[in-house]
Amino acid sequence: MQPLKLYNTLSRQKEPFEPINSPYVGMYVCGPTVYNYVHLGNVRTFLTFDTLFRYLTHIGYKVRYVRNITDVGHLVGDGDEGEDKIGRMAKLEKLEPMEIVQRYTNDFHDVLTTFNLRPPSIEPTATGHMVEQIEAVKTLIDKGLAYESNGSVYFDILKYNAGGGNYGKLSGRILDDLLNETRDLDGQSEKRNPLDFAIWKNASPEHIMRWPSPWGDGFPGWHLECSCMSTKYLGAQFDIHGGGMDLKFPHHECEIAQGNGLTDKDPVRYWMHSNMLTVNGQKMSKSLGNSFLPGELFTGSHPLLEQAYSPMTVRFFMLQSHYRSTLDFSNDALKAAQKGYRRLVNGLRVVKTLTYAPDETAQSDEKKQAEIRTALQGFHDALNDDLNTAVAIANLFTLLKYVNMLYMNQLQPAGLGEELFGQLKSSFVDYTENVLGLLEEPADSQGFVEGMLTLYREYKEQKLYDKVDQVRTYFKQQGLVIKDMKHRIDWAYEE
RNA sequence: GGUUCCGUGGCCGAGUGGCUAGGCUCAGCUCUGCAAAAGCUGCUACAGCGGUUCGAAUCCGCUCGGAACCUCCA
Repeated sequence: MQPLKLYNTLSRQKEPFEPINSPYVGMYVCGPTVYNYVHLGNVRTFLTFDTLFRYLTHIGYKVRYVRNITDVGHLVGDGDEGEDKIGRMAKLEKLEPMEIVQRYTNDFHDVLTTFNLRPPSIEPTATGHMVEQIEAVKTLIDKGLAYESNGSVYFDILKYNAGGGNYGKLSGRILDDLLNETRDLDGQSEKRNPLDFAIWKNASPEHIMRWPSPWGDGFPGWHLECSCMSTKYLGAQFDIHGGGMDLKFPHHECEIAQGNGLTDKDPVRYWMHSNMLTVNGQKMSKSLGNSFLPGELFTGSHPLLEQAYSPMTVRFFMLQSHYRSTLDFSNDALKAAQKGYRRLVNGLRVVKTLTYAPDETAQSDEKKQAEIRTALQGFHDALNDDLNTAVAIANLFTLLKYVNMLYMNQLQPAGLGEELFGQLKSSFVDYTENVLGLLEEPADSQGFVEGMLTLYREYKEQKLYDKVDQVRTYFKQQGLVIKDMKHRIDWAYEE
């Protein structure tokens, strides 16, 4: 197996993946701010890292996957003067902030479960790490990298860079350019420099979410929580940090600065960013009003949707593109994905029923064996190449072809040999279900379906073709089709 | 304005110098009571213009078009 390569945003190239402490891997992904429902764009990012989590595990790494919940400190609007997002929703809905947090955390979990994402190893919250954050602020002040101003504390970018830091290295920004281009925002007077960012904010009297601190009542800055929680659970330096492309600047840039400030080490070895989900070429976002809620998708209730699409259809759709490319969301693309997914999952149903039958007379088919071996290896090669799920799926479809041929009696198991047959069977299931996380979405009334199928066989036996056609119509109404083959009769999901 | 990225066949979408994915659609064939399913066959593209090279979708330049970030956002 060739070594895994991952694209590192820091170096802007694919690098061989070498964990600090193999076989252990530490991975941190920025989770959601739980002030609203997650939309499909958010799901794409978490799906990307779910796939990475699954694949790393698949190839033998012991992964500690930390994904946080931001439940305080993320402000509304520009600069550092906006309201806290959670606090704002709490006021609007006349609820406790923690009720807001709980509601949208539940939604987040429900949605990810629906899409068959595995839960992280640790899911820490910002409010649960107040002590750590206050300690971090103290440390940064002690080291001269942060200063207090009116009960707030800011990270001093110029000091950081003067001391050898390189603010801007992740996003490719030049400090001087940033200084020149920064717009004038309210409340900048507290800062020595407009680029300085808050690590602790003074709470105004009407602010609900507040904690006592050496600088008065306040709350932590958004960027700080990730630095504190990632290093607490993964160490001062860890392997992988992931998130959406739109977090690269300033959020992740600030994390690097804080991490270096706190521990004198670059906190992260491999920075990975997943690209945006677009709608008609534009980023899906709440502010543009073009975002889909998963629920709207499953019911087809969004005005832009022509029909409902299932969770696995969407998962398949997203995996068919590379995580670093933008992916455009359209009905045509979704419909095509639905058919592809159903064909794959029909193969999944079928492959489990295949059994090996020795046959001395069977010809060993070298060409087919070679193609199967190439595809089995190709699946891994693709994922090793910066998690190229699109090519991995292409290889899976090659395997699917052989699964179908075996099932249809167009190819005899003995033609492949027992070992390769077994490998094809087990790998097809493992790749589909465990690595790509694509599962069968069972029909509602599967027991009844089997009964109808028995009836179909009887009608067919008696050549009662009118009845036969009626049963077919019934199946079609259930979104199923009858596969009437020479050697057996079965059903499948309609594609 | 600055930084970065993208423009692939009817649609979606991989692919960083030669071996030219895959899915969907369409046409034909095999099989079938008729279908469906499955397999097979066919359609073969790289925004435009120049350049480098024996050879370019892939490297360089320009033009046109689109996007992301620079401000909260996965």
